Amino acid sequence: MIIELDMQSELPIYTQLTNQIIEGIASGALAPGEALPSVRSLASDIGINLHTVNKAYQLLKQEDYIHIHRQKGVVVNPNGMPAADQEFTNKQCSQIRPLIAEGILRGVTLQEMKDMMEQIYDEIKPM
Amino acid sequence: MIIELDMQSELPIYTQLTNQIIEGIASGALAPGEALPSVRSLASDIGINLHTVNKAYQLLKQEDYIHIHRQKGVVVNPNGMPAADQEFTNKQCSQIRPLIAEGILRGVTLQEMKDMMEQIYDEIKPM
Amino acid sequence: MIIELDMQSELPIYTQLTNQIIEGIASGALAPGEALPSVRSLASDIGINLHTVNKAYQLLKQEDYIHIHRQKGVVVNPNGMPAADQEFTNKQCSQIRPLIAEGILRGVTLQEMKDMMEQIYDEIKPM
Amino acid sequence: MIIELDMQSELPIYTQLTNQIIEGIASGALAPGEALPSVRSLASDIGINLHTVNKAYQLLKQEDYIHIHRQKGVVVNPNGMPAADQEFTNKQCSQIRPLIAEGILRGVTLQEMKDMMEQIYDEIKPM
DNA sequence: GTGGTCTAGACCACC
DNA sequence: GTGGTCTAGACCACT
Repeated sequence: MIIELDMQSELPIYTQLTNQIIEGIASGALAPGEALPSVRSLASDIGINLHTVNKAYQLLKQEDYIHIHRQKGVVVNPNGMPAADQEFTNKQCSQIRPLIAEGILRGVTLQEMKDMMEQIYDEIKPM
Repeated sequence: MIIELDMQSELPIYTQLTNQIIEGIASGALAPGEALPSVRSLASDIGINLHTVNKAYQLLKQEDYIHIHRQKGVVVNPNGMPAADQEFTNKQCSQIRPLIAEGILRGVTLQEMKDMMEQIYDEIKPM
Repeated sequence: MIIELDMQSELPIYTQLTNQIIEGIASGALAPGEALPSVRSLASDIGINLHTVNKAYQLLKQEDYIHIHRQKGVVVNPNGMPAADQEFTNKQCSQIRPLIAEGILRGVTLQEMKDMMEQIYDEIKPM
Repeated sequence: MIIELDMQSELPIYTQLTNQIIEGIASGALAPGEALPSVRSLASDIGINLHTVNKAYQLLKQEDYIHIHRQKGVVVNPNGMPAADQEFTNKQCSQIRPLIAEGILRGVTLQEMKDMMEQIYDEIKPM
């Protein structure tokens, strides 16, 4: 899997990294049980500090998307991903809401938004 | 219009304020040409720092959503809102993409996402 | 409140710090809404790195025992502490179980264990 | 006796192993004088490293819970378990203290804690 | 001045 | 070799 980071971005590097790994899992590029690179090797590969990689991994672990074994390293949760719960849905809503508001403000129609969403969805999802 | 800020949120206050004003305009609660409170009065009303309000206003001005006159004060852009351009659409995409990815990862279907979007859209838009 | 750290201990410093703050809240020495020292000042006071203090604070925040505001600093959760839920009870059980087992092995009676627990309880709780 | 290890746990494997053997002795499943599997066979049985089993055994030997003979193999101390001394009690206290503190913080009463302790005690002890 | 982020470099526990 | 912990020092965003 290819990781692309924008060092000029306003988003913290660890957030970008987290997002990319999430997308990797969502797309099927990373299968449950599959191993991820070690903190150190990934850090050196993409030229960032190991703590930054570690922070991304810790966040993914917190969400139960990956497992971190002290010695064996890091693997995608072999039991599959946790289903969306109420908390998750609420967080999604609160994050997407301002985007929709600004879209409305600039004259984007509901249909156009749905189309954009569908396009991104299809881009990510393997099938 | 009522401004609700969550001082515990991870979002900077100026961002929350910006979002709320955008939603106010999108919903029609704030009409083009309508006056907004002065930096000073708004800051004092909601109990935050002058600079914070000012930063929010500057961001809105940058997007051409509002006009700031030295004497006449602050008004919603009387000529209406700028239409969505390519740059705007790109930004929207890059912001919504990780949300969709995480939704896919947790088993949310495209239809469910669209429904959520439609619900939020209807909540904001006056009709 | 006085913080005592044992740099020779097998417990990570941030764990010791976390425990001490928890005990401070439990004992009433730190009341809900009360401010805690800033990351930097506490670090310098007890002579450790600010990242170590930060890690302790982040853990307490994760449990909703404290709130961290970007600028205002750190305060004990003003709404009081979260009640014990199933997850918490399970964790407690799994942590206390090996201690009880070793106590049994060395001939400590149930009554003696309860007495020890009561003594510690009274030591901490203000009442 | 059945050994159950959680490879995902934050606890080192040797600690889990140590705990399980201690609980085995405490419960009477392992009687004084009874033989334990050799380092080699236990390691192969549960699929872990030799060194890990060895470390667990060394710790148990240090506490005088087991004896390790070069030829005869490993046995539960035939003279019975050492009684709780001051050092042991102190260690127990310092380990249980943060658990009690967090319980208090989350509103667990002394009685509830004692009940939990009694329940675990009865679970382990044969009666 | 506050916390957030990132880097660099070190030692340790575990297996 | 793996992740866990700790330190030191830097810059930034926010108020």
